[in-house]
Amino acid sequence: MLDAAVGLFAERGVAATTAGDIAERAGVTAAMIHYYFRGRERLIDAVVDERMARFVGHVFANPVDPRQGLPSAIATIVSRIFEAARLMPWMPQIWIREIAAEGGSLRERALKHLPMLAIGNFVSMLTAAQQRGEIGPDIEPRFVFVSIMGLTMFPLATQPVWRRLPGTDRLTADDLQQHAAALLRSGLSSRSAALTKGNARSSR
Amino acid sequence: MLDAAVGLFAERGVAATTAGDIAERAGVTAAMIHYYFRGRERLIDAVVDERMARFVGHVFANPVDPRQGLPSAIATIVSRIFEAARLMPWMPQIWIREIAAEGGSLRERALKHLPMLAIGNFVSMLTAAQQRGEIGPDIEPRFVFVSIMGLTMFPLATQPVWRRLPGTDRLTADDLQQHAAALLRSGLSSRSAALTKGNARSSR
Amino acid sequence: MLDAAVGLFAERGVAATTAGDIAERAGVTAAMIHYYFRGRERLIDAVVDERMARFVGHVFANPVDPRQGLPSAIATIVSRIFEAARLMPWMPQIWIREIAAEGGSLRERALKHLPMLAIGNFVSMLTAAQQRGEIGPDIEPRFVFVSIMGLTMFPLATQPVWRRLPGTDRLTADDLQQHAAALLRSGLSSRSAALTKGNARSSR
Amino acid sequence: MLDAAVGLFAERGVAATTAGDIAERAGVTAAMIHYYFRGRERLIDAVVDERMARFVGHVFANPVDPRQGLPSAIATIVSRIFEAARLMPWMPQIWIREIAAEGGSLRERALKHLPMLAIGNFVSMLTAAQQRGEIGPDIEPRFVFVSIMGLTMFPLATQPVWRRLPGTDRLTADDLQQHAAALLRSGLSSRSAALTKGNARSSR
DNA sequence: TATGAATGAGTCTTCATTCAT
DNA sequence: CATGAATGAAGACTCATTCAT
Repeated sequence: MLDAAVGLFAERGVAATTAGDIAERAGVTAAMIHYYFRGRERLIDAVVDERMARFVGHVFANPVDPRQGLPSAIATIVSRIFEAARLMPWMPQIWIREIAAEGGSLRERALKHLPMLAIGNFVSMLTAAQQRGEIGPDIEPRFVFVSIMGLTMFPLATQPVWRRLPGTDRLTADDLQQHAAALLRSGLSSRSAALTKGNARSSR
Repeated sequence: MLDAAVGLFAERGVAATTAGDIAERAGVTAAMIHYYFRGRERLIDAVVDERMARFVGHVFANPVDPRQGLPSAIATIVSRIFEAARLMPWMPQIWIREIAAEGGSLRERALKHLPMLAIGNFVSMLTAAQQRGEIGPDIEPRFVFVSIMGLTMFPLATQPVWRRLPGTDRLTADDLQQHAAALLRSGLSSRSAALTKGNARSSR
Repeated sequence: MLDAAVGLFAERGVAATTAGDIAERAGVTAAMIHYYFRGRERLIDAVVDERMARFVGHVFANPVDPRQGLPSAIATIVSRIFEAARLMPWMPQIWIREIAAEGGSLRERALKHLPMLAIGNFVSMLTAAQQRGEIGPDIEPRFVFVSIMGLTMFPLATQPVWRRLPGTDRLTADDLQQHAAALLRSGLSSRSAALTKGNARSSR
Repeated sequence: MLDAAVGLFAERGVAATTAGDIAERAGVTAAMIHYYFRGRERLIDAVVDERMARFVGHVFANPVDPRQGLPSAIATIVSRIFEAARLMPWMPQIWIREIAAEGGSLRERALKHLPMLAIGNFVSMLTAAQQRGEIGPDIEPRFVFVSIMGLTMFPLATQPVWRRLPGTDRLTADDLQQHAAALLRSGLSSRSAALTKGNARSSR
């Protein structure tokens, strides 16, 4: 039943999924849903706690080792996100609609599972790296995590949209991962920044 | 009435907004909505055609001049997106939920307004630049447009979320724009790629 | 719609009356009930405030004149109750089930309309009369009001039950009123008490 | 299980008590209820037959001896009612709601246990006494039984209501019994009637 | 042009009841 | 004996939509 729910939430969104829909897909009656979960809300809680928390757990499994160097650390995070999305393909869809989007039904519930501490440490790590000159000066460390999400979860969630662009048929999630990793790697690097800054800044 | 609708759609989403909600905010009766628009669906059509199309129009106003060079072209696109979002602040929220997310109520309606041609040209421009060695080899040109969205519209739409992270109070949309532009500029550049590739790739 | 509700509440009780029942009797749809009253609870509130309060108002209309003497005062109260019950025949039934009975749905709502002050004055009047020797010594003034209810509202509410006893076909509400008034008149009087006390007390 | 049912019926009423409620209080599962009683209705039947019938049995135990004189006979009945209510405190609550009130769920079931014959004899006894001039002429013999109920069971059932009146904290069931007995004794007596009739009758 | 009144269809939820174990 | 699992039926409530005025 949780699988049925998670699938439907990914396809249509939480608000558009009735208890009857879930029941039908799970092969039971709507009353069954209430028998088990004592109400729609509690079912949603269960989905968050027993399914979505796993995704977060997978990404933040072992804290990234600070000694491994920034590029490697970021590549690790990216790689874990794609790995988790391979195992739980419904997550990006649910995440973008129900957590990222304003008023998403799961935001409050899901953000409890977000390890604020780990993210805080990551920002500190970035700030330190920037002070050592390893990160370009126009990069804002506090935006890096959002940028990572925007280059990984976001494109994963919007596959059905960009797949409509011509020539995207053969592109895979691996291609996307490689692209995102490359863009972040050199995008954060200070060396390229110095070299490319001149001609671009003017058009802003 | 369209403004009321657009505001509510941004706050709660299309599905969670009843005709009565819109009527109330607009200061009319629910019957009026039907009198004018002949049904909820047609009202939504009107919102897409008369409000959201403007956003697209603003971003793709004049086709980017191919002669201006890639970094400048991208900076122009980024800058236009932020400009449009300043004028139509409801757009990122609606976009992420109703267009980007799977099953979004406005996807089909809104994608009609998307200038596939302009995007196609942009991809061609990138491919050419890559062949000239101006763009890193691990960058996938067909993902660049999605990446731009992920670094602009996406963070704009998720402001309420990342604002919860500590130390983000003073960050503005301008800071975000600068960050996104910088990340894209050096991220796409081929020079940095060469220099940073070695140590990061391994961890994938 | 309030009339339909009041009728059904008298016949079956509040809990056993669905919004659909009321709607049907009123000749509308169940949705109509919610359109007007915004929920079942609010409908019940309306019944209490706009129908049942009238009954209380009728009985306690003008405070009983303390100078008129106790027998007359009680006769007045009894007479008003029967009068009100003639105008609002549904009241005794609703009262006994929804106010008098423990857990009745209307108790809290209805007791707000009960003029505690007037009842308090009535008790004082009785206490004074008892000290003057006008009322029998075994009478408890604080129980007199309850006794009046038990001899008026209660038999009115239970008509369908005692009507089953043989020979009660021809008995009318007027007969009941006369009986109740007589029983209270001589029941409270001190003279009879003195004369009848001896032989009865023993069996207790 | 019957005790659990009887308790809940007194507190909330039959209609408001689900099979699950009874099961929970009895410490068993809802399925057990059906296993033992073969349905909710049969459980209610059992409650009436095995619990409530005892109350009636207690009150009408030995038929009142016709030779003992009317005042004594009535005092006996009153006393038995209070005694039964002391042993089975849930009865008045259930009785007022489910038997006395129109549409009460137990009326039909419970009235079968009512000894119509004994009540008939009691009425005959009263009629004879009235013809002998022992009972006031305005008393209606067929209403006396109802009056007794209205002065005993009714106040017992409505304790929680009249307890709200100021100064009723210390009043006990014994006080109530004494009050009811006194009111009935002198209320039915013909002597007081003669003496008090004059001044009260006018106000009717 | 505008709206109050009204409703059919659909959703969540509860509950008595059944049944395999 | 006893129960967890499952369900059909029914009730409260919401909402898009219609229509007479």
